[in-house]
Amino acid sequence: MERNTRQRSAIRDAIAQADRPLLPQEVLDAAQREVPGLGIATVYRNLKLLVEEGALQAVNLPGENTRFELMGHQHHHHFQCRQCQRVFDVHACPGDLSRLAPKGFTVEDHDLTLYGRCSDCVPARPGRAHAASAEQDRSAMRAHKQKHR
Amino acid sequence: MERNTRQRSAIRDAIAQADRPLLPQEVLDAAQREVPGLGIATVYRNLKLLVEEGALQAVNLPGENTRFELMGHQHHHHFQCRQCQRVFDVHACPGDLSRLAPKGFTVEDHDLTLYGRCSDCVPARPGRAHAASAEQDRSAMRAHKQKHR
DNA sequence: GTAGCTGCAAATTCTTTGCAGTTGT
DNA sequence: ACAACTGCAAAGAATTTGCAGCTAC
Repeated sequence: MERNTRQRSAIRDAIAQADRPLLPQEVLDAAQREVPGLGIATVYRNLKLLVEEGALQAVNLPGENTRFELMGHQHHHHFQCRQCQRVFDVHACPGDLSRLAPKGFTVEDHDLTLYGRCSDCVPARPGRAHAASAEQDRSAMRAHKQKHR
Repeated sequence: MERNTRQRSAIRDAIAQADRPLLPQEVLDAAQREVPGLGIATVYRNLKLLVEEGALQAVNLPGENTRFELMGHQHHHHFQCRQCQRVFDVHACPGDLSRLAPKGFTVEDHDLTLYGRCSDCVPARPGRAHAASAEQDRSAMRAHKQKHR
């Protein structure tokens, strides 16, 4: 039977209150505000558990680590901002794409990722970057991007 | 100045002779037939080098490790078979998708991945899987999938 | 001759797992 | 009580890097 621990609630809340898919490290940062001693292993264990029980959904973008969001919206896609690296939901879909596949191939599903600038990072001025949430997230991403350098 | 080593040629050839994007480990396996002592670090170093010089193209699919293919076809997409896990090029594109983005967002590009069955793994009979190349690749993928278990 | 390259081993990053102690029910 | 859970540290997998020796040019 599954228990209701402070840690699990904090993790679920962190994701529920975010308006976009979060990285495990971002979940940890957010959840630690409520449970300071929280460890990253517990975050990973709970993310896996919550996905299995259908509460969360894993979001995989090309070349990115897995993010997590609330299960809910069925089929949808994602948009990644090339400036702040954040990922947003896109509740639209191009529809049936089976016509694109090679002959003899059967298409069952598809993944689509759009790239560009989010509304906080307008393309006009590259040096802008003021919106609080965007700036906050950029630092998280900077830390994240240090991998393999 | 860049040199022309046996190792680099073997790596480039391995990718040139494949009909689909290869994982670094698959490149190593193929290139070692020509240069037995070849190490994985050399493969990674050359893949990065060849991408930078424009000879190769990195192929990132959601939740998959980076694969590599010859640069050539500009904008194209990919198809992954859910049975044999192999990835194939799709030389078609749904076209402009900016209409799908939220208001205030600017779309500059997109990535599309189709999922289903390739012509070697017909959906009719799940227990089939005979084609030699498919079987060969499946074992490579099995080894690959051992990660994090 | 020497700068670029290679193989090996060690380091890094992300994720998972073993274990001993803690806690929800 | 006791099984589920947690934090920590160690293990694993993919990728990168330091280094001493090799090799193309």
